[in-house]
Amino acid sequence: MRHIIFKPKNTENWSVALLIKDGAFNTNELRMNYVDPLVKQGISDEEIIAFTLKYDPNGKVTAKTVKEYLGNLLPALDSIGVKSLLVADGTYFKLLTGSATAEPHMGYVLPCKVKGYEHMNVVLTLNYQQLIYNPQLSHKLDLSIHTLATSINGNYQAIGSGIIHSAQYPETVSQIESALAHLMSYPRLACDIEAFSLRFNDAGIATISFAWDKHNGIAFACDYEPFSNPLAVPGEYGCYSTNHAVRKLLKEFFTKYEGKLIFHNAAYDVKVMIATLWMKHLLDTEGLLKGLEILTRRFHDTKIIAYLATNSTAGNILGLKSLAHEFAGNWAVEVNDIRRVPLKDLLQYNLVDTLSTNYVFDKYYPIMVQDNQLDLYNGLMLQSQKLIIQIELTGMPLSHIKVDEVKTKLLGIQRINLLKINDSPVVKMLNLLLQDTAWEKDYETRKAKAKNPGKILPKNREAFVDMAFNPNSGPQLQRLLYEQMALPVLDFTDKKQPSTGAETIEKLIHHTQEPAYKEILEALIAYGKANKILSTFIPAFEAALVKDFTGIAWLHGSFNLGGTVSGRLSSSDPNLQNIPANSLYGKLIKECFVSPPDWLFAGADFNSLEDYISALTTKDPAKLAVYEQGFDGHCLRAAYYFKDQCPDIDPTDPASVNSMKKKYPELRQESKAPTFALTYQGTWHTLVNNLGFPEDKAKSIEQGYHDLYKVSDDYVKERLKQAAKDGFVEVAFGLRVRTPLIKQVVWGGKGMPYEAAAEGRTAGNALGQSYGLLNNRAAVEFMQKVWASKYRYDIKPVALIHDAIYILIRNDVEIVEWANRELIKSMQWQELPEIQHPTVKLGAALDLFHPDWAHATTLPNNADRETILNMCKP
DNA sequence: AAAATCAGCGCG
DNA sequence: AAAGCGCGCTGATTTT
Repeated sequence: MRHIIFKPKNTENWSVALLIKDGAFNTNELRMNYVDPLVKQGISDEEIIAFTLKYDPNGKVTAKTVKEYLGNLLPALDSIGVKSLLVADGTYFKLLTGSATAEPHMGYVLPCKVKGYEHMNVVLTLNYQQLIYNPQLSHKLDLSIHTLATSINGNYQAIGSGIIHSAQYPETVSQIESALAHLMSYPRLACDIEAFSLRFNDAGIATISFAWDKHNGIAFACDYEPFSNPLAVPGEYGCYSTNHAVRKLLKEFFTKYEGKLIFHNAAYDVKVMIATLWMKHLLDTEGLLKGLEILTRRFHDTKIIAYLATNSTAGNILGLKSLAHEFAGNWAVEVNDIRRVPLKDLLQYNLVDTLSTNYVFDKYYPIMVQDNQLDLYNGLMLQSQKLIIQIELTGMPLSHIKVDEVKTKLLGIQRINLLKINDSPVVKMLNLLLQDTAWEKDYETRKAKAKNPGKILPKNREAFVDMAFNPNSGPQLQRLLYEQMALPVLDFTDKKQPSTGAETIEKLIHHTQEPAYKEILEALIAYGKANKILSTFIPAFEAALVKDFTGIAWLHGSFNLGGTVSGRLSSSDPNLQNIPANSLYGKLIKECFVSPPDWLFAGADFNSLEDYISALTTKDPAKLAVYEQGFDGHCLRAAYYFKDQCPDIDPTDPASVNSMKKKYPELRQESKAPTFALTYQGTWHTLVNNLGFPEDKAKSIEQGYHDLYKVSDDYVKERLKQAAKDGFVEVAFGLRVRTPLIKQVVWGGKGMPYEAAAEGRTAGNALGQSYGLLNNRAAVEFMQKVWASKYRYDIKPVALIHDAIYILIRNDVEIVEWANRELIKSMQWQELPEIQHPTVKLGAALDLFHPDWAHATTLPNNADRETILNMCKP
């Protein structure tokens, strides 16, 4: 236990104690980050003392350690008169205050809950060391200092109190009608709904709120009907009851309202409102587009605004509650089921949400403008959000029958391999040991919990005979591989545990001569692959919606704008961007996605988008040469990596280089894996560790790679050097990626910390990946053409997967011809200045999936109807 | 019983 | 000394 005092004095009395990790115990830093700011707010530095907090050897801290340490610390603090604790650690804060969470209590003063010390106040603060990694957190530090200072000075107000200046909660239909009429006059309204489910098909509009600024608004119920009898359902206060009258008013309101609507993540609220107010049934494209047009005519999205204003390699937190925390405080714990919330409370939560939305708008919009992100926001981002709403409402077409078949097949594979595993003597042996362990552990834990450990007896050993090896368990696999089978430990996890993943097991197959062991290892891999599909994908597919009698199930996921550093979309619930494609069961899974009756499921991938982008943006002759002079990329790299082994090849002559395909096929093949590693800033270490190359070979390949691609290396280096100066890089479409860490180092300097290098890799990665925005742009442009055409109900977007666009086209050759021409044209767009080139052109081709995603017919660009018909003949 | 963490793995 | 990245999801295990 160490301490620091900040101003010598005669008495041994301090009223404020700062508690912080040992590693951060630096007088100057503490003074700068905590003491001086407190002094500025009227707290005397004579009153402040700092103490270290104890951690476990692994750098973390368990509840046990905290309790032990507090047992010593609190009496010491009490003896010197401490009344207020400023705690820079979440775990200690939780134990001191008895709260389950730390973060949401930032900005609040909590009483100490430890017995005998209830007279102390506890305020959570940040460890200043975090600011190096994410300077945007500094507002939290400010908030905590302000909280402590006001609590001592007697003018503390909990954050969030007093934010509602005026609120109306109209109840009857006519009250709601006149409230909505009144709203017409506001040029801007934040809007938010509370719903019964996260799924749009059974969400409904429970309540809705509108707010014209961050202090004033209204909220009222729609489909939430409060129980008149409080005992109707225990624990619930209301139910879902379709309110036709209010829905009608809402629909009219949205249709007539001419101001701007502000949502926080429009993809959810607008999606639910369209499904609830406009769509007659789940396949009603006409209703969908009508609602979409109306609700996205003029709208803002504060999630996108906050993303553009803060996007950084340090990660993005874009939840409304986090973004508005310092304004609204910890106002409503996550509500899982709104039926469990009384209407009065629910309406107030809903209102605070819209007030917060306005707060976030006011706070981040100017930053977004200041940082030159406005054009990107008004253009590509808002338009993408609109498109995403149609995509999410449409879903991807699945065959339930096929899903069942695949499931049965994989269950069979899983079972066979599990039998092989369980039949082996070594696993049978392990089972006995696992049973012993479980038996012992049970005995130990019961003894540990008991008041009278001496009286506890071990259970009957028989009680554990059912305990059997689980191939999904990492620790059990460790025992099997490294204890029972005594195989060498080749790889370690991040936490330095022996790895048990498929890649490691694959290597282990070559480290044993025992055929029986090889067989078990192969069975483990096979089991794992089947299990992955059965646990991750099949359940999601089975939950898909059946909307009519065509036998098609529709798989609806979310596509999230702002989900990535690079501007790419992410996808969730379920993730539609990681559906198996080219792996072992890719084909099988893709057979589940089918063309619905009268429709064609289709999709277009950009031709190796990242390669083209890298060549175009860096203008690296070696990369451009592949497209300009017809070099085979793999041959070219092989010629550089292995120049000693192919002295007859002239690396400047395309014909000579390409002859390697026949002359040195093994060199060409061998070049692929290291290229993959090196492309993303891997080093010779990576080649040694991942590919098992000897050091000298790894080094010479690394050298060859960097000789070949010197220009693009320099380009990336230059961009990162600039990032170190500016604190950000501008990637595709001007998207800003902030790089707080590398701003603080001399880029490429000797003492550059590991973390800064990692951030450099992240930023470099984002640079390339950000051109995935071309995919969004193409899809937006294409769908705008569709919406304006006579085919608006005949072409539907269903998914965006990084560099591919998936759609449904009504099965009509005229429409297919049009879609092929227009979609590809949009994907060929190349107007960004940094990617323009006279001859090297981006491209794509449309695949028709018939009968399913695993069976593609690729249409030539601009194919005419006859060609299309001929290609589609059975 | 619920939350948090870790390992592992699907995609690009 | 450390050395591809970034997404999201599941199951096992640990912690509270």
